[in-house]
Amino acid sequence: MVRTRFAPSPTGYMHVGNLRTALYTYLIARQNNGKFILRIEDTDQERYVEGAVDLIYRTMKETGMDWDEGPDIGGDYGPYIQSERRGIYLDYARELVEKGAAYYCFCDKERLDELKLIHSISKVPHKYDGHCRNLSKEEVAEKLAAGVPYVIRQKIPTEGVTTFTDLVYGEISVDNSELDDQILIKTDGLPTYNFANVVDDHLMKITHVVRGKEYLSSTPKYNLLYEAFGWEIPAYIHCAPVMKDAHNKLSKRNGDASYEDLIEKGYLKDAVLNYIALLGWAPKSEREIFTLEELIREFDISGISKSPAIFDTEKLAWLNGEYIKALPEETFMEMALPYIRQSVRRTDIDMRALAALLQGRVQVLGEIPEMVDFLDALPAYDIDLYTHKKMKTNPENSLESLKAVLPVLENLQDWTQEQIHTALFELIARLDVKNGLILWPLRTALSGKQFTPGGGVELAYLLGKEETLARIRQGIEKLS
RNA sequence: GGCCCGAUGGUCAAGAGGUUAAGACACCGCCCUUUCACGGCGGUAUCACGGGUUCGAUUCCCGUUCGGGUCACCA
Repeated sequence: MVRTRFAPSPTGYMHVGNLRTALYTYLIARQNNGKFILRIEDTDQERYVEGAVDLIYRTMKETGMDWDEGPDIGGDYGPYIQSERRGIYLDYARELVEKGAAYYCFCDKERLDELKLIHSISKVPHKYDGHCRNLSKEEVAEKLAAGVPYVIRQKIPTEGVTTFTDLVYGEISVDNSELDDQILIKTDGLPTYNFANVVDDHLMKITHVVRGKEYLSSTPKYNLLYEAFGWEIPAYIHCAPVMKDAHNKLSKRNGDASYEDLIEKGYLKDAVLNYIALLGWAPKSEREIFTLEELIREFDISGISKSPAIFDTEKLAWLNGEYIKALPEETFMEMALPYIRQSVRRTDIDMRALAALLQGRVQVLGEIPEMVDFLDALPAYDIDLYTHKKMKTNPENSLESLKAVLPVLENLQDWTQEQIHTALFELIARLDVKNGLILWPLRTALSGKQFTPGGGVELAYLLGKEETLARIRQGIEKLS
C-alpha cells in the first residue's frame, strides 16, 4: 500500500513550489490507490504563524487535493500535528542511545559557538567535534542526575559510505566522514525536524517521501537513522526548486506570487494547478491540458525533471486563457461580472453580450476592468487613433465616415446587433467603400481605445443608441 | 571552501550511440477578419566548453566552466 504525505510547516502561505510538492505527492498516492496524508510540522514555535494551518487546509481543498488522514479528520496513525506528538520522540532517541547510534551531549552553547568560530576562521567545514561522543555511562548518568542540560546527537559512523537511491536523481553516495553528528533532541526535549520527520514517516508507514531537493544532502543521515532502528527506508522523490529567474527561488519574501496571489489576480485554480504540474514534469504525450483526474492517470515519476524550472507567467496566462475559453458561458459570466463591475457602473448594458465578447479574449480575469472601462465613460484619446494604415483611414476620411454613419444610426428604430449591422453594411454598399473605412473610425469614436473587446457594431449595441450617437458626435467635433 | 546535484532554443521541455534534435509558451511573417484577439498556415532560434571511448557522440566516461543545494538546539 502506497502512503505519501504532505508535511508543511505552518509558517504563513502556500508558495508555488510548496503547492507543486503537494500535487506530486498527492498524484503518486492517488494513482497507486494509496493514501495521502496531511501532517503539520510545527516543532518550531518561533516560526509558527497564526492562521497558517487554515490556509493550508483551504488551499488543499480548493485545488481538490483531498487527504485521507490528517489533523482535522484523524486516522489510524495520529496525531497528525507534530507538536501533539512531542511525547513520543524522546523514547526513540533513547533507544538509539541504547543501540549505540546516538549519544547524550552536554556541550553548552558557548562551547559550540566557539567551535563554530574556530572552524570558520580556519575555513574548515563546521562539524561537531565529538566532545561528548565517548562519555562513559557513569559520566552521563552523573550529569543527567545533576540536571545538566543536554541534547541527544546522532552518532555517525566515522568511516564508510552511505548510498541511497532517489527516484529522480538516481544513486547518490556520500562519505560518512562528511556527515555531522546532528542533534536529534533539543535541550527543550523536543525533536529537531530531522529526527521527528524520520520517526513520523516510519510510524505513519510512509512509503514514498516527496520533498524539495534541499533535503537531498541530509538524506544519508536519515537513512543511517532508519538503519539504526532497523526500519525500512522509504522511496525518495526529491524535486528541483521552482525559480523566479535563473538565480532566485520563487518566494514570498521576494514578493513573488503565492497561490492566493495568483487566484486574486484572476487565474483559475485548475489552470494554476495544471501549469504547476508541468513545471518540472513532462507528460509522456504532447498534451498539456489536464484535469486533476487526468493528471492522476498521466503522472509518472520518471517524467520529473532534475533541474530547476523558471516560473513563466506568460505561459500560465496562455493556459488560463484556454481554461477560460472552455468554461460554460454562464460560468464565465458569473466569474467575469465582479471584474466588469469594477469599472463599469452603468446598469443598462447587456452583460451577456459583453461576457460573450470577453470570453474569447481574456487570459486573466484581472485584465477585464481595464478592457471595459470605456463603456462607462469615453476616455480622452488622441486623433492619431483614427489613423490605420491597413484600413487606409486617417483623421480626414474618418470625419467623413462618422458624418455618414450618424444619420444612418439616428434613423435606426430597433437597436439590435442585427439591425445595426444591416444598416451599416447598407451604407458601406451604398458608398462603395471598404468595410474598414467606416467601421474603424466608428469603433475608435465609440471607445477611444486601440484595442476593444469587440468591433464597431458590437460596441454600438452595448453602448445603446443614445450614448452611441453622443460619442459619434463627439468624434465629429474632435475631428473637425 | 568541503560535499552533493544539475546543464538541450528567451521560457517549459521530449529525445536517443547514427533523428531533418519533437511539442508548447513567447517572438516574427502570411491568411482570415469589422481593430486587437480567436482560428489557420509558416518561420527564426537549442544540445555550456575541452578531452577521451567509438566507425560514429548532444547522448557514455573524465575534467573544466557555470548554476543550485547543503554544511543550525530552522524546517
